[in-house]
Amino acid sequence: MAQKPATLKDVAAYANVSRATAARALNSYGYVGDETARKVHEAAEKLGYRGNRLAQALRNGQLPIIGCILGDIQNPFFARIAHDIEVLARKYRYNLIIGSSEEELEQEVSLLASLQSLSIRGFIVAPTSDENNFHLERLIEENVPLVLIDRVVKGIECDSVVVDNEGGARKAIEYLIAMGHRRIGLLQDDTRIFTSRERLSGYQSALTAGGITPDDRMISVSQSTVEHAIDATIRLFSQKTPPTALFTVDSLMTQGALLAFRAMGISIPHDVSLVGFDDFNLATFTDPQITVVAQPVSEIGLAAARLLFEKLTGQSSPPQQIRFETKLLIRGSVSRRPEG
Amino acid sequence: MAQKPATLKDVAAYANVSRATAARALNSYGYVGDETARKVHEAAEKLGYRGNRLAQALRNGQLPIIGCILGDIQNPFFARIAHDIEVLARKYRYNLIIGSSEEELEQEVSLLASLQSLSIRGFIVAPTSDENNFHLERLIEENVPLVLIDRVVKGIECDSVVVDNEGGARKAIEYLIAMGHRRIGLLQDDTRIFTSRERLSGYQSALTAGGITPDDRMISVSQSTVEHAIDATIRLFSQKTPPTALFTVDSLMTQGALLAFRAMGISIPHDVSLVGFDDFNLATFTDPQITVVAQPVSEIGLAAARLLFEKLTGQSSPPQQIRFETKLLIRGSVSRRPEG
DNA sequence: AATGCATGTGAGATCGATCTCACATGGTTT
DNA sequence: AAACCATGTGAGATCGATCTCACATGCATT
Repeated sequence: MAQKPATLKDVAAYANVSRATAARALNSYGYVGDETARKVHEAAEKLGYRGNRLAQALRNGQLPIIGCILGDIQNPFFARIAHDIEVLARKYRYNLIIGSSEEELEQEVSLLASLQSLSIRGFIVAPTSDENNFHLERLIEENVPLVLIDRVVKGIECDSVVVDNEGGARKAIEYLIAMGHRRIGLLQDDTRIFTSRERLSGYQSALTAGGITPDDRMISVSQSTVEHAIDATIRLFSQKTPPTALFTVDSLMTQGALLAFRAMGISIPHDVSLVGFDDFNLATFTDPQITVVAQPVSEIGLAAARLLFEKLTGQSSPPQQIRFETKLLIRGSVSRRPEG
Repeated sequence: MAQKPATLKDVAAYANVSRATAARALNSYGYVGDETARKVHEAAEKLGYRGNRLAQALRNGQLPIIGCILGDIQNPFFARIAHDIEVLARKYRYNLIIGSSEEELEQEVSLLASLQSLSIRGFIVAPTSDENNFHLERLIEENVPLVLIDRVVKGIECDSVVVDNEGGARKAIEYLIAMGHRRIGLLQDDTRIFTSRERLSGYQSALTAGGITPDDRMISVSQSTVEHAIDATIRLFSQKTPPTALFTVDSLMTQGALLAFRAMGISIPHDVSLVGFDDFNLATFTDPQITVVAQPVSEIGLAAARLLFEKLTGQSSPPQQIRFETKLLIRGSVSRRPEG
């Protein structure tokens, strides 16, 4: 039958000392006699005592768990980050709670509230929205360690880890322009999302710098799923004068575009050139392989977790904003456009 | 400054009642006067009261969190499952803690212990090892709801959700035999792992049934990562008389094999035929598309979560073993082998 | 002899929510 | 009038770990 796990009281009783003394012996603080300490440890061993982390947390006001609110764990980008955070957390004897906001502000807020009522102090969040971030503001006010990841939010002063989205997008577009393209399409998701906005802005500034006037007909918007991206790509390439090149803002949309092109009988890079943001393992399996703007994924989660644990272990440095560079990985999905 | 969140005591004081009455009003049990109840709710509202879930859990002995111990969240198979569980958990106002065992028994054990000391009751585990599962036995003895996923373990009587690995493997091999192949390679991971063992057994029984004697030189073992699978594939195909077809036991190994073949200049399906276990989005992006044994991934996590919540909500039905069928998706990576 | 101090130990309070129990009311039944 | 009950409320215990405080010792100072 289910015998309850041993409590400190049990250990104390077994060792014939008070709870206070048992606690002192096990946590080694204050004065404890050698012999007493031995007895207590023996008793703890014998009874298989493991402290109740819940009671400890209630007492000292925080639970050694990291709350991690991401867009979606199924996105390999976030899965990788979650994995890296978990590995580091384990070193600090923290656990990891993962929640998906599914890009809904409301869900992000309620998830956060629910975690806060668990006395969790320490969050890594990929914020959905750029506005109405009262929940994040409150965290800051209450001095709860918070690291924003992948996206920053105006008005929130805290640690963050993002990549140079604008620069990455600019590199991609400059490359396409250099290869002779002028009608360059953009497949992006909701501009509510920070990364999408920044990548759009890089796209526009590179076009302008290249003497090309941005044209709304070259831009298609969809949710960030493969299915929605297929539709958006088809819409974009069903125009009378479709783009000769396409830039997609994340890997799911890149996959959608690939499928759409296949369905439409459009061949890469012969009929159209393609550059995607975010490298993904599929990109090197296709023929031709896909040229992408790569983010240092392995460093993002690690950096975020490091920042968080700095704060959690009491170092109160001013907020750090880490921004990683991106890299254009030229593979085979872009062809030179004959002039004219 | 960090003003502490309001406690029940604060609410009670604000409403001029005792803690007990406030609790009764907020949780609506026992007798409470209408007017009193109104006052309490008003006070709770005004102070932004949210129960401390930690204290609640300490009191009633369980925390509304599901512990989920998987091999690795980065494996899309597990990522999908984790996502599905989280969605269902949210409905029940549970959170989800994810831990990776990284296929180490020791890590699985310590993770579980750490979660148990959080008074978590309710686990979904993909057990690493077939033996020494004392930690799981203890859960059962203590009546802690437990659902095994992807793998079952002998001697542990509890709910489980797995797929028909042996049958799936058999289908794949039978298909290859029907296409005229006789030297059929197997790329598998550690036989400590349940799925690997079952798939091996399906491979062997199909061969035998087809009049082919299993040959150890046709089998290569590696860890389940793309990198290790590349090496293992190269080893397998560097023999004097290499296989004419290959069966890989999971999607990461299928990817490794693809990369190895490319590096070795081996073309699919001309030089070698390939069937993988577990469908993955990349499989339809390659040329040719990869023939796979597909598992109903979307149902696995859901079924597991459902079983778990049945137990958590007090229904004490006998342990259910759910086993899903697999499906051979014939695409283009297998060619008919000329007789002789 | 009186004081100081280092060393050990236990009783009880605390964290926040909840539950049991006892104690009030006022009204209804015998 | 006595007994009973439905209704409403508060005091205090409980969950388990930890911390403060008070109280012992015994030894070393003045």
